[in-house]
Amino acid sequence: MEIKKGDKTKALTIKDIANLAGVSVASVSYVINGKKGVGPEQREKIERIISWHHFRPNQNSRGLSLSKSFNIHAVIRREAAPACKNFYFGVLSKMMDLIECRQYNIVPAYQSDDPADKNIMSVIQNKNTDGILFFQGIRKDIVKMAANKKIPHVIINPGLEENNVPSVLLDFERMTFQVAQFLAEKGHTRIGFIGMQSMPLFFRQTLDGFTKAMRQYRFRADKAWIRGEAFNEESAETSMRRILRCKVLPTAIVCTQDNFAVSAVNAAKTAGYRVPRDISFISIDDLPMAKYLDPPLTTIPVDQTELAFCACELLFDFMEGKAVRNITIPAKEIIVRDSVRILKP
Amino acid sequence: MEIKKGDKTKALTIKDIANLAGVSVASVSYVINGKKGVGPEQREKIERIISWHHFRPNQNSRGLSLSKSFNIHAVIRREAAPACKNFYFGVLSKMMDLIECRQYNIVPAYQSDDPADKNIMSVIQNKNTDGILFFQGIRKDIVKMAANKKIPHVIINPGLEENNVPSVLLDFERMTFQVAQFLAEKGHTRIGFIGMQSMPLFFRQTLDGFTKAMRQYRFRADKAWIRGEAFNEESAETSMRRILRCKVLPTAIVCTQDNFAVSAVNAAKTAGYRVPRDISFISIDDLPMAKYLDPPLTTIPVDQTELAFCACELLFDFMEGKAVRNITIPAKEIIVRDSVRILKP
DNA sequence: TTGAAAGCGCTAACAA
DNA sequence: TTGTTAGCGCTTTCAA
Repeated sequence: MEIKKGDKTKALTIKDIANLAGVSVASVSYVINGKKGVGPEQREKIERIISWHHFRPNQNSRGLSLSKSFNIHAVIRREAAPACKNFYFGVLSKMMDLIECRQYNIVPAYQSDDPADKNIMSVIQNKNTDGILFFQGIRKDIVKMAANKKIPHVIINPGLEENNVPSVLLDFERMTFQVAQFLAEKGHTRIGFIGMQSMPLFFRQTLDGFTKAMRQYRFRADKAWIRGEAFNEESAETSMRRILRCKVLPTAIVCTQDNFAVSAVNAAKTAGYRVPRDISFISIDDLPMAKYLDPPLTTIPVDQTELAFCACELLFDFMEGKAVRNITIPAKEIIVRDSVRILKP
Repeated sequence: MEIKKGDKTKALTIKDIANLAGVSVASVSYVINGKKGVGPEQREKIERIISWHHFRPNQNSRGLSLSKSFNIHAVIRREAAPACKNFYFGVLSKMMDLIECRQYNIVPAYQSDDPADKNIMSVIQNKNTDGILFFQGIRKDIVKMAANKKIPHVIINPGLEENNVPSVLLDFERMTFQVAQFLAEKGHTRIGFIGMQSMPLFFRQTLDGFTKAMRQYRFRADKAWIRGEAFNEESAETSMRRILRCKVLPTAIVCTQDNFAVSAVNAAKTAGYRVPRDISFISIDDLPMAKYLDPPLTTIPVDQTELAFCACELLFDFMEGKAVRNITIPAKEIIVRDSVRILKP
């Protein structure tokens, strides 16, 4: 047979490689898939030619044979708050490398709460994905469908009812507890809370952590100090304004995200309060900026890299048929900066 | 023929649909691909069955026949500054919808400056992509390879030598010019600049805009006021500190990104200067937070949605064989807040 | 307008 | 250990 001369725009095929190496396509296929059945010299020769040409087998063809898509979908709730999406994309960024090096495509996609949004459903139904990373809050029926169709999947911060699904959990309850505890230890007794009801699970976790701390110290938070309407900078500002309308003000506020703290601090300052002298703030995230705000924000960091790593590991284990399990990522230490006034050393 | 009963985990095939509709696979295929050659009643029946089952043809198989991958890659420079990556992911987020609704997967991927990173090259070489969105600063050889292999591609903020590649340009030169002009109009004559050399094109564009404004007003900026070492919050702080070491200080600073402004403002305050009383700041981006910083940041907004839309439109036009062209997105109006002191009304 | 069948590039079962 | 080939699900040509 003749060796095909370079039509520059046509990709090589396994057949071309076989011709170049003077072997059959089967041998090349075996080498590609790391199977035995090829002699060492042949194997080496084939490997050399493959890497020389940067040859990669056609994924459509390979996928067709293997019933694989080589896609891993990262599904994000469309209605998630901008701040959350930002966080998710940070995690996605870390996932990209972990997934790429396994020769998968990572495909980020939005899924709406609206049942009319069938996009991901049809991806699942038609087996156009090999694994799914669900970010928090995806509709249960979608997750169930993935289970029914035997598509490996993991949930990042699942709801409580989703305990039988492999998942990785950031311990937001614990983080919020620690943060509230920190305020208490610094002598604050009147503490407010700005959270995000529109992410119900996240809201419950953070509020639970907060409430637990309040109970432990026997503090009674005024109901009006506990706000849930925040979902971006603007609404967090509104929350803070509402708190400031109370007759008795809290001396410190727990924000469930740095973003909220930024505009809450702003609202307090605008109303003439000094931060942290009159009102202290503490939050969760540790954005790169947090250190440079005025005042520098005391906050508990969340490690996106770790989250991405755990989620991918879980997914790969699932895909390889290993036992599914859950991971809870423990809360980190608070990074103490200057947004909390120390009332008692 | 019998209608196949539901093996729940196996996806439907075009054959199943054909059986259900009592027609041949060809007819189904014609309907899927919007071709003529099928009678109206048949067509309607087939369409009904397809939508009823949420049927989507197997992409591997389809791709194999059509020589398509259904992937559109979004290539991001791995070495890009964190602030830039954030911006890119914001744009990616907008692209997701535009691309998904065309039944493509969007596949974000990093490409390193290091020639050893062959990942995207091999994707291109092996035609495992139908189109590429290159974000600023991707190695020229990669872009050229896409051209050689006839893979449609667009560059977001290309280098000057890449003028023959379809591209969408944010007019950073103009934005920086406007921002510097604004300072001049408010009576500032000693103006500094904090930019990012590590993104060479972006740096040149912004610095050119700045320089042009300086020339127009015949201002002479001290060389030490012009910094290029910023690439994140930390290094921007360093830049500002260095500026503050000058004997004569500028009264205003142009930052090429809001992030830089945040930590530059912080550096100034920490050194005992009041903002904007002693030193003013202006920047580019308009992050959601910008409004809530202390002081609220005067900045010129960049529209991610528009950028995503233009880039995708260009790419789709290219993919459909339409004439390639470039788009320059004009600079928006400055959003005036409180970080610039008005020295002259 | 419809159906049959070749071919896309690969895997893997089977034959040699 | 190697080569041959059926088959994966679809598109599309060709024949009916």
